[in-house]
Amino acid sequence: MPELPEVETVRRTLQPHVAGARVSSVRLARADVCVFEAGVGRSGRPAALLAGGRVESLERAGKQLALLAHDGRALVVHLGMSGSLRFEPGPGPGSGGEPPHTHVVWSLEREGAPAGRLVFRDPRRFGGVWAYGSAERLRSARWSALGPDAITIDGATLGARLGRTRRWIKPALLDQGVLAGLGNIYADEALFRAGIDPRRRADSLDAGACEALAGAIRAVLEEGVLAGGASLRDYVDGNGRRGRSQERFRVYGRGGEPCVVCGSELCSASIGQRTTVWCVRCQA
DNA sequence: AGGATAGCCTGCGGGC
DNA sequence: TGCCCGCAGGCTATCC
Repeated sequence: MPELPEVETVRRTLQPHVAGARVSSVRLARADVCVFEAGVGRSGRPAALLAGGRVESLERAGKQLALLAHDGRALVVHLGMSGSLRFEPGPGPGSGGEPPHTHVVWSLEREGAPAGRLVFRDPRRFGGVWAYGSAERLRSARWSALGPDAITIDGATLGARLGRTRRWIKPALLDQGVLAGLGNIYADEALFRAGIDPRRRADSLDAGACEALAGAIRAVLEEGVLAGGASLRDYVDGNGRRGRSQERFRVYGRGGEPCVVCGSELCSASIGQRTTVWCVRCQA
């Protein structure tokens, strides 16, 4: 569920707590949520998970969030479906211990004093943590497979990407190698705003349609970020707060309800194995 | 090699 | 009340 606006909101809310902090220790409660690049972790998994390092910055590419250490070490945290990455002040869990599905905990300090914890939880474990020896390795081995970031996509770039595939537009938009950051929710919202049928062939969009679609993608994502992300089920930001973007959805989750533009009943069907909601009249 | 498909995993809501 | 089933969905592996 966390798509680009949710991940960007997590990045922004974590930044002041985490950037500049030193990782005093790392607790890995569930090792199989972590993947270590070959050679990384030879000197211990905590070290690969930034133990002893200082967090320099948090970066985002599509739906992926990276913690970059001052010495070059790099981690990617992917929230998958149900993951959360939160900052929690204080030294540790209160009575009752750690909540379930707490997989990784980074203890932070500033100027030698404890400064809270960064906590990764993920009940369904579609997400995870990937460790790289350097930010360059992260980019070349992982982020190079991603398409351009969706929040800054322009019509010409989008058209070039879509022109290479004969798939339906909806599955193409969900392919992170085509465009990075859209998930099922914002893909439906963008197609609705652009007035494009989700079953239209990706390579059938002309320049005008690509321009309209790129603009719609940027608009829904920017509005999502402004609303602090969408809180469906588990999502919370880096401070544990819920977002409001879900209140703005025009088609997602509204199958059978009237179209907000023309009033006709919204259609819901599985397209590319994903539930898709659209207006057959507005998206011709 | 692009594209379709299965599988991963847990929580929750609906139906009986 | 309680159980079972289906669904949710990002991504990887696998097959065609």
